Amino acid sequence: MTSQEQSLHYLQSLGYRLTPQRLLVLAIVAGGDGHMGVDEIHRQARAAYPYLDLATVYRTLRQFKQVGVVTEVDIDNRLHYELTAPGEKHHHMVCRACHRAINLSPRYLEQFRDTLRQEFDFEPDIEHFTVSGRCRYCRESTADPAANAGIAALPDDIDDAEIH
Amino acid sequence: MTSQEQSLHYLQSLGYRLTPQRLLVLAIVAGGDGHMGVDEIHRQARAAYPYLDLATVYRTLRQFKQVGVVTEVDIDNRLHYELTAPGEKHHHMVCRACHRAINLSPRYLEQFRDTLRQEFDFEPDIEHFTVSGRCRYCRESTADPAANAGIAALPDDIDDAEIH
DNA sequence: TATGTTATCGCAAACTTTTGCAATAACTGG
DNA sequence: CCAGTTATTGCAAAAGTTTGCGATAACATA
Repeated sequence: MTSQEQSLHYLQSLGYRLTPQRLLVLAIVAGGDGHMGVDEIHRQARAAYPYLDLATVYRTLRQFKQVGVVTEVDIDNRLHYELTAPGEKHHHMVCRACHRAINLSPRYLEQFRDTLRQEFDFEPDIEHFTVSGRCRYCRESTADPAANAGIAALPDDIDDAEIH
Repeated sequence: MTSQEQSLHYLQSLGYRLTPQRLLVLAIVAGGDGHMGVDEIHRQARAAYPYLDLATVYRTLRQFKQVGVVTEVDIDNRLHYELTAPGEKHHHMVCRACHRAINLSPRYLEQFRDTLRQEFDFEPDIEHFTVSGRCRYCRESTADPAANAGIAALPDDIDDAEIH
């Protein structure tokens, strides 16, 4: 039994129904390498099953995510999904310039999670986590003015002479 | 000179133009207590300036954020903004059940940022950071089945006997 | 296998956010 | 203070995502 079939039976055991649409979406996400955009999943799915609606794709993926079968990654304000690999779980660093997604081992977040639990009794959702920023390649190459933006750039005190 | 006026002159020094729309949006965000939804900002703004378009509000807030004047908080998939308080910068923990937003001191993320810089040469955007999860109140009260969802709930091995 | 229950689907419409474009208004230098 | 430059605006439309609803199909029970 493949791990996809396992996932499906697992879904079924949770009360979800096994529909051709779900089989299809899962197969496509499993077939792609790495994260896929919703539109791409929908396009591939429609090739096999033309009536499958985009709303169904969204709903299906949201459910898969809720159950942990897929992982959602926000890349440039668009939802992407990849199969959750139980053995090799990871987080993502997404570059805001080139939109590359770099994997990040969970151990980097464990201490952070423990602190939030202990100090605030807050249970963070960090089965998966996305942090945006600038990757090593874009840090070197671009001299983007937005790069150093953010509050850090705001001077604490503005000289009145400059104003007006 | 109020800190709002400072912000405005600062914007001007960066090449941004001082328009009544920007003054208005800034005044409203500064007037509200804590984070405000875009629609609420728009509604209040239109009371004073009926032609102000929603697109302008979005654009204005995005720019304010880029420059560090306001902080963006994603609450339940909707954008919210609050004035960036230079002295008391903070991150947010947003409860996925009640949507409460709890402030988090920056020191909790400093070590994480340093690690990402050193090990991956990745500069994370953590002037502001939002982590979702379940707050202390919702952890006690609700017995939400989705609460314990996520990959952690997926058994590593499913007994074949249960399947079928 | 037939029947009832209800999760799921497709469709259409809503909602949130972004973008293109021509007209306008804010700043600049004279 | 005036004219030129160009950032910004309002409007309309697109893009991405979610939601309501009646019809359908998946599962459970007998």
